[in-house]
Amino acid sequence: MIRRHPLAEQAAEELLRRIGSGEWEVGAKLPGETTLAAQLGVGRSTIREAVRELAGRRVLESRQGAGVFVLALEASEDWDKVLRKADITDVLEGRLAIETEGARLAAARRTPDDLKNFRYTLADRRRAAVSAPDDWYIEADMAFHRAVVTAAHNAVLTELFDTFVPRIRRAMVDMLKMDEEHRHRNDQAAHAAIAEAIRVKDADLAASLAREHLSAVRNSIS
Amino acid sequence: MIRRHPLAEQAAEELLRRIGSGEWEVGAKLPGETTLAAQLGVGRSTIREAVRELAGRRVLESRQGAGVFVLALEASEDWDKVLRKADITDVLEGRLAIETEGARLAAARRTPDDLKNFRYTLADRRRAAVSAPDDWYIEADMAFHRAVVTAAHNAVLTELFDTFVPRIRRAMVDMLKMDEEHRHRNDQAAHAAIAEAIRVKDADLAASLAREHLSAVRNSIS
DNA sequence: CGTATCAACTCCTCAGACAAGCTGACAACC
DNA sequence: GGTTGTCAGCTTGTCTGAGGAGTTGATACG
Repeated sequence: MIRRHPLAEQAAEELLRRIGSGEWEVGAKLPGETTLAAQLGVGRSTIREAVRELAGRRVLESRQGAGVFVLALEASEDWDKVLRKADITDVLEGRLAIETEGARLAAARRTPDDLKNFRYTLADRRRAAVSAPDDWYIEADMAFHRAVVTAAHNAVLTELFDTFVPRIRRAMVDMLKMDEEHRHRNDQAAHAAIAEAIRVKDADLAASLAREHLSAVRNSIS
Repeated sequence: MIRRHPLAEQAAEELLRRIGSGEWEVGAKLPGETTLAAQLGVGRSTIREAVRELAGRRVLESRQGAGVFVLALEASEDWDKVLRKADITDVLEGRLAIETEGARLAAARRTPDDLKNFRYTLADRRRAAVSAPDDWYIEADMAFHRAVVTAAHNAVLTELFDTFVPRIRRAMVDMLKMDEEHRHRNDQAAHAAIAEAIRVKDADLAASLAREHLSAVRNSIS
């Protein structure tokens, strides 16, 4: 089944191509709507919709009375898309980088609230590991790992983790299907050990435990 | 009433708000253009531009003859924006996470081409450290660090690093202005040590050297 | 030289018309 | 009964013409 793209989308792609090819610098002004419409052989409203689409992607900006200006030479990478296309091992190694550093910082910065959060999410995870459906268990597992990263009190690391979550979730679904002996469900102790290392503020131990656990997860997939 | 934003943008914001509030599920079909136009009290072409903008942000998708459908409940986080708003220390800690893990993996996976890349970028950096203007020096420094991450042969880590680059570049400009004694320019040895650790495949050493260097950079700012 | 005015240009919004595509209902057929 | 064909009524897609509103730079004036 072929899907023909609307003219407006084609026009947006064409503009993006021209911008990327260096026809206009960043900050440069594009020709007027009527001129562009004539150049591409489409109506004015079509050009307007193409510009709107690129404005939504932060490539163009239109200012009434002044013109349409270039904000960036290409669409900023859509991270959801990058993660969807990437090898799952690459994604898990990225997660490993975020989470080991998160565990290390958490050991230095965790608050009493963070520790309480560990207790709750660990208990949830223990219950879910026994007999809950896969998706419940995955949510409980992710909630604990997120608690670790949150305890680092670093907005960038937290955002990074949240960006990775959907992709990791899907990978875990596949992983659990192949994991007949429920090895993953049985490593509750490894999770508790990470939380304990953070509690006693042993940064190196917390980091290496996190690394160990996540390396095991990565190796179980590839 | 002062309208700072065009109607089409306001309409897009309103739709985004409604979607985020749960008025429509993912995959649900929005009311027709004419209905929406009447609801928001604007013309049909205005609604079309609003929809087009949200389509550019991967929130909506319109199919001719069928309708407009919800792809996601909110705009995917724009990472450039997140990094611009974030504390610079948070950003540098994110970079530290990426780069220490990158150095560790590089020690295991570096190819002869990677080593050649280290030699070139290190030599550039040494020359630039002596007397080049700040922006030249910064480019040379970033080129070496990027070479390290590239040697990890992990697409996700490389993309992450590239996302961070613009924000880090700006921070370095400020840092160098305050760095009267050119301490940063004088740590060529630290960079060479990282490259050497990767060359001899000492993963732990490479990681800890990278951590040490980047911690120093972070501390010099805060 | 500094300022005010203004004309030409730009994007913004609306309305109307028709084309193109999808969907579900219904009739015809096997 | 189950399948297929047809079609009316919906949807989005595109174009055009008109007028509104904001910006910019040239020009005239004090």
